[in-house]
Amino acid sequence: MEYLEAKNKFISTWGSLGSLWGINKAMAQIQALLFISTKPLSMEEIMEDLKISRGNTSMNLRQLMDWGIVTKTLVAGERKEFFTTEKDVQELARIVAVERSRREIKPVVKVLEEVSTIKDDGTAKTKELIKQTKALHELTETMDIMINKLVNQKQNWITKSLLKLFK
Amino acid sequence: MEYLEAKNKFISTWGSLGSLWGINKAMAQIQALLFISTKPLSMEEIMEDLKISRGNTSMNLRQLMDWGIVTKTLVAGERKEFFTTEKDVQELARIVAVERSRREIKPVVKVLEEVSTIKDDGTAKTKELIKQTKALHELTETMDIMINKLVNQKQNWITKSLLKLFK
DNA sequence: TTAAACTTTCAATAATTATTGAAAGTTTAT
DNA sequence: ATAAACTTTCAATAATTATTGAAAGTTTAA
Repeated sequence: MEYLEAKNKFISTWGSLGSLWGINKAMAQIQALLFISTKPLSMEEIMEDLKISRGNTSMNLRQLMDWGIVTKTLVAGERKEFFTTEKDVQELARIVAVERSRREIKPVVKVLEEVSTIKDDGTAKTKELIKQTKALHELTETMDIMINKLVNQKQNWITKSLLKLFK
Repeated sequence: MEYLEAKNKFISTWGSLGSLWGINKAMAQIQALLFISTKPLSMEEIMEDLKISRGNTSMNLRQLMDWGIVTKTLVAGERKEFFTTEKDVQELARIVAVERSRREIKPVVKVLEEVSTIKDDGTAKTKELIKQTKALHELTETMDIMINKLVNQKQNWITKSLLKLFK
């Protein structure tokens, strides 16, 4: 496999995997491109490489910056803006995990909490609703705590966690 | 909050959370409905309750069965089919984790493996591609191993894992 | 074996989500 | 102050994904 084939394969696979880490295709592809680039890239270069429009590139870069995955860098003597992504995979994974927890898990935990504390009117269906949402609330909260705990170990968190789990 | 409001809130929240566990809205809503039901439900009841078509219900029930989350149950003296979902949240989480690993993570690990083993032609960009995809390959594989390890503890896996991590 | 009761399939359509491109906005150099 | 270089915004459009509903298929009871 040649460089170009490998590069395209990587970008498209990573792009379609977007759903797994909760971002859209273009966002994931831009990040993938920056991830294997040897230097900061301009909007121009990104749009040309991925064959996407200027508007699309601009919007998705902005979202990547909102996630804290991509940053603007100044290149000496250049007017336009250049972009780089976090290059350390573990740090990348940390950021994604924390963001998803904040954006998606925490709001759900809140709703489950609300629903699971409605007044028990004594009917079987209310009892079941309370019981099941309570269980789900506990599970979701535990998982969220787990993720945040894992991820706050900073240095080498994945390896450390794996070791602990294997014991 | 009354039963009906709580029920609807639960179903719609769980539905929109579908993306987090990688299934579509109708699928998640059907599962949610079954999850808080005190008895097995027929297709008829599901379509009426969620206001979705027969075809949609049929297809999504099938998918839920493919995932191993929902099962057909026979109800004595009834001709039509009835459905139930796994009621234990921990078992539910296990099934979802294992399925996502199989369906999404493993194929990506394979591509990363392929890409990261291309021939090093000595150029900087090839070196960077190899280095970064190798790191991603390792990370993804480690996480996949972690998930499968966690999840195979069967009984009370979440609590057990949490304890280990806190030590 | 037939017909009623039920489920599945799938082409058509609707709903949602992503993308474009050009106009408006901003920054910088002179 | 102005114009060139660049970025952002957003209404229009395209692409994707979900949903419908009716026809075809299956099962069961008599």
